Amino acid sequence: MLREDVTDAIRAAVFEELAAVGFARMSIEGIARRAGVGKTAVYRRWKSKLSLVLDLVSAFAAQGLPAPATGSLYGDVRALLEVAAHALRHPVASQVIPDLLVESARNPEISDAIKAALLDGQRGVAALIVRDAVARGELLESTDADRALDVIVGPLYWRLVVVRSGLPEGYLDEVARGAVAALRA
Amino acid sequence: MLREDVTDAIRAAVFEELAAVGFARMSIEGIARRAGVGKTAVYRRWKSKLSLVLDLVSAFAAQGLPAPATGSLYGDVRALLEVAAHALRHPVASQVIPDLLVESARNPEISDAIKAALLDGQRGVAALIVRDAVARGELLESTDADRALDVIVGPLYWRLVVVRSGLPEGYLDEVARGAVAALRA
DNA sequence: CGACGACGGAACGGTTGCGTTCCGACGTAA
DNA sequence: TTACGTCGGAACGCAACCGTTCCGTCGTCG
Repeated sequence: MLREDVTDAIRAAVFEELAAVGFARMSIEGIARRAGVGKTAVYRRWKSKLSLVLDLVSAFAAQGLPAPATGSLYGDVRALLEVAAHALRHPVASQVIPDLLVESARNPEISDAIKAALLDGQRGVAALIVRDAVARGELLESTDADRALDVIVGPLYWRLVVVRSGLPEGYLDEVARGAVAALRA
Repeated sequence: MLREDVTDAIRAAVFEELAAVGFARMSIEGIARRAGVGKTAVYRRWKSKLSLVLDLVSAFAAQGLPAPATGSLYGDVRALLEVAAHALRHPVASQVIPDLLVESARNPEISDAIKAALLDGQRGVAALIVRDAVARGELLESTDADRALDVIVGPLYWRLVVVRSGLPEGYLDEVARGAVAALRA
């Protein structure tokens, strides 16, 4: 029987190593070292660096994403932004997510895992938000849910991950208001 | 005297290598191999992988960014989007830029170079667009240029680099219209 | 209590890249 | 023609990591 505390230590070490040096530079020796564990313990569980990361990302996907239903388009958008900002402000996540996204451009397996873990969930939430708003008469039926997601999450991602400047007071409110206006246009 | 054709071959090879394997995995041996050049020729010019990349990025920065002045906010936004989309659709650029952005989170020198080469230019353009629009009465004086840039470029970056789906017909028009509406809100 | 299996640790041979040092060939400028 | 400097190429010793194998130890089942 594999010891679960060792498994957990390895999983945690992978996250830390991923954040510290990135997928490309990450080594199994480094993971074992950080976890305070023998290399054998790692190889006994996973056959490669890739399967280790795929396993972690998939576990993340299983969590699912709560769909906001506040009763108004603005409320839903604002709630989605809140969740996204919360995730992207975690120092580990804000390092790991873009790193894996870049890697996924070169590795179809990572790409699939990321899509399933993050993007598909967000697409689904966006689709629900748009559907409800259309039912309420807040948006036209022709509104494209994917473009809605772009308009809602894009500015936040750009600021937090690309430009890497902070979130000023009231920024999420402004972006939410702007996104609603953009979708109505 | 260093031969210029050799220098150019190395520069080109760095770009290709950067796009193919990313900064983290890129090696000087690999660059020399790709350029069809001895390792010595590389070390005679640059002292490390980092200085090689910094040199290239800085050269890119020197180009500058044309500031649109179409006479309307929508026209300016649309023009800025056109330039950005053109850059991000180049397969090399769409691979290299996010890669260096991720790397810049770990390396202040890369971060500074990227800021100077890309972000500062875009911030300046956004500031000009906002200033003109305010003068025309299209926007309030209180409009924040940085947030404007987020709203304009964010959705495009999200779609082209993060989600990596294509640009549907008329997408740039819609985003431009949406961004203008968002800024007015 | 005895057998089993996972544990950390050390070592294996092999690969890759580092940064440096030589070499002989070539081209150019004095 | 001679002298110099760059060229590509090969080799250097060094370091890191690969994936595997073999230990002796320890905890847990049966």
